[in-house]
Amino acid sequence: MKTKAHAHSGCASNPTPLPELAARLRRQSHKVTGPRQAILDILRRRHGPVTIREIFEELGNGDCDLATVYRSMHLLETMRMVKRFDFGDGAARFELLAEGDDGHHHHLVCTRCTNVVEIEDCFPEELQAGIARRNGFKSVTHRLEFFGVCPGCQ
Amino acid sequence: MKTKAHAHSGCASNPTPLPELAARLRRQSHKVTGPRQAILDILRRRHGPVTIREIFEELGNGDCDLATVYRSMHLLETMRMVKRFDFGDGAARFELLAEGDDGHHHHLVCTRCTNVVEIEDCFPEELQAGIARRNGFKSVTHRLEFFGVCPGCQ
DNA sequence: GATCACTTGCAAAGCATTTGCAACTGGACG
DNA sequence: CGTCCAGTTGCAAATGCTTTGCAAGTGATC
Repeated sequence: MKTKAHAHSGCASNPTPLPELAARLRRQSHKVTGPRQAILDILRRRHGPVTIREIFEELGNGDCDLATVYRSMHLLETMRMVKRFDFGDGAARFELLAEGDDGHHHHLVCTRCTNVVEIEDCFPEELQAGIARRNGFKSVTHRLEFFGVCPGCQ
Repeated sequence: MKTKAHAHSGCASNPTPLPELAARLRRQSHKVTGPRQAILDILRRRHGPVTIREIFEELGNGDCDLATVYRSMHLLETMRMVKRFDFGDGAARFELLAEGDDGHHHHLVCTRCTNVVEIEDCFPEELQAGIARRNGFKSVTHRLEFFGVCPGCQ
């Protein structure tokens, strides 16, 4: 098993301590409730993008309501504690963000088994600046995901 | 007004003739029906990405059923007469494809007014090849869209 | 320990999209 | 040209993800 900081598909090596995450909530005057802690606990030990449904199922079926997971993710997103990704399959995915991290990065998704690898590369800055300038746009960003067939599925 | 072949946001200069599109349907033994012609007619004069809802509303409200538009777009997609795009707002968008064109290109979308500009640039091939190789993936493609604030909205 | 704004659970509602089914219709064939 | 049938359509109901209204519950503060 690798020991890199950014692990692939779901096994982070040194997750942010839960109390630290709770502190971030409190600092912005939001309550540290059971459901929120449970959700953060799932997110912190899973660096890969997670579905709301996956979170909900990983919570014991009585811990909290599906609606609460949706509301929590929305809160965490506006607090920038979590980043939303869209693989185009109709289900939002989320990743916990380190403090101050804007979480901008991309994924390589297997179209057969849905396995996900995090990618370091990004769309070249100069190219993007050119696109923005040529079209007179400001504050340009991009959404970029790669799709292919992973080694195991070939 | 520009006279380029690939016009921006919804005004193509020389659309493919409708009979030619009908012929493509017939050639793959699909029926050339009223709804399909009406839908193709809307698509052929609008090169920018169109929503199913937009197509449905542009059809006089009695021409055909919403479900038929969905079914038609699905058919056209599998026939590769149309390409699906996803701007992450929960509504699929479609563009008519020229014969033999795989339609791979990207857009710059205004986050204020939803105006769309087609982009010529693409993610660099060598970079993508490197990503595929390093992770052992085959048949890698990407989904890429740019977002920013257009000149009119700044 | 009382208080109150913030949270939660539950159920219903919203959207985009899909599907079952019976009625309908291109277009191939005679 | 009329028949015929697989392919199409309209309609309504269902699906899947996500949001919301509302009354009951609960952290955090004093």
